[in-house]
Amino acid sequence: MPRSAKRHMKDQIYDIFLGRIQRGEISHGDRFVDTAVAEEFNVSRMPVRDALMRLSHEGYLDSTTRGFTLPNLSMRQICEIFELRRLLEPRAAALATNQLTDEDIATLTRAVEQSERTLETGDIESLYAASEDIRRTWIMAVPNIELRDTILRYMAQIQAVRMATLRDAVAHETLVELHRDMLRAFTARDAAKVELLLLRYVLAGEDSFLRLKARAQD
Amino acid sequence: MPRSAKRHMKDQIYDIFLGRIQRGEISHGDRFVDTAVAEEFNVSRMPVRDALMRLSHEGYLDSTTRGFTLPNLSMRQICEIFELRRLLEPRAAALATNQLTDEDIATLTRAVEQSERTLETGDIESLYAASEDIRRTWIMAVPNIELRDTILRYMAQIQAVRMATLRDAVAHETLVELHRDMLRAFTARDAAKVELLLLRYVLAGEDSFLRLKARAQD
DNA sequence: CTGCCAGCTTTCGTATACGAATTCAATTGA
DNA sequence: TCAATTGAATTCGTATACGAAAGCTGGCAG
Repeated sequence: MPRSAKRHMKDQIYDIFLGRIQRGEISHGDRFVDTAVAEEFNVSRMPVRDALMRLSHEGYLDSTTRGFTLPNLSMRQICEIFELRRLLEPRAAALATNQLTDEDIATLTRAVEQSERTLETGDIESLYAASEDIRRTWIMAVPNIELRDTILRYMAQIQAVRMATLRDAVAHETLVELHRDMLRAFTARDAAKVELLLLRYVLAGEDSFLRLKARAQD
Repeated sequence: MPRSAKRHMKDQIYDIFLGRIQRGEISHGDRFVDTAVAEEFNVSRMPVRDALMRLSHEGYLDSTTRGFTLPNLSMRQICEIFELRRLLEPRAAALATNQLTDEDIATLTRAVEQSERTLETGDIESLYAASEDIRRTWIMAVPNIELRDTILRYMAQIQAVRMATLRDAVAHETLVELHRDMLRAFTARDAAKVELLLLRYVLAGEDSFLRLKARAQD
């Protein structure tokens, strides 16, 4: 029997898995099979199936003939998503600029401080966490919900790529610098500057990715 | 028993309904209930349910407590989607410019001629059809698949809005003029001009929509 | 005549079952 | 030793069933 549940089981399971995916708690070897997950949750296959199929239709998972796994993005798809990011994120962040609350600014400030500290510690995990905090904060302030959802849809998919690009030492300093500048622009409510910085930010990520890719080919 | 089917029933049903929605064959009063549709296809509820739920998660349908219907877009959502269109479509069309085949150009030429003829006949249905042909042709030539899918995702949703805005007599001449210019720019492979024209095109649609809305409030 | 409550109907979510397709593995043959 | 084939196990898609929740309807009370 399902545990006490106000909302439907399938939605709960969907949320749980989406959260795990977005927080990067799932690695590329993992495989999800409805029957196994169902047993874990003490429900039948059906709600699990609904949740996993929905996630795979949304691109968060890949439906293979042997369970669901994280999707393996092709080089082409990654480049295409970078193009989408260049088109959407600068404008989205600019729109978010005037919506940020004082609390949001405080969150950003803390995250940027955390980001700066990694220059000395070299703690990439911490840099990633800070980077995600910054991103999450401004994205959630984007007033255009359709735009926000569109961005969120592809972000989960390329999250592994972002994690990898943060290991690009060449860009570390540039990245922290950009974080600092973004905070300044957000705080000054300078939407035009935010827009430009976001474009730089995406481009920096793209550069790192291409650099990594080139190095991997050696 | 299901009829002979190579692909899965749920996918076939999904495709059938998606096509109907995209072609505007479904009106706002219609209500779909899995059991009824299942009977129509001679299958059980499950594949129908899968298809309808998928469509509703993708925004093509609204899942009410009493069946699935076309979603009623709020004013806010429509405006938000116009903003997305301004961001994506100019660039997408520019990317498509160099991908158009001679056959595509021929299709565009025919569609634009059809569009021009409506200036005299006043046949709005025909204008809509021509407009859809033009749009479908260049969208299908967009080489960035992620970008293309993102555009297709919201187009089905605001299709009713587009149909309505075409009835805006003020814009009729402007629209045909834009069609003509777009054809010229596509044929000349002038991506920069295409980009600008698409922005104008989206803005013209937005103007028409706002004008209609203002008139409706009287 | 009108508003409210109870039972009925519809619809959905979930459980369970079964056949088909696919993968894995083991045995067999070269 | 290695490849091929066949049988077993896994997993998916679909069918059917049942309980619960959300409208609808009709009767009853004011």
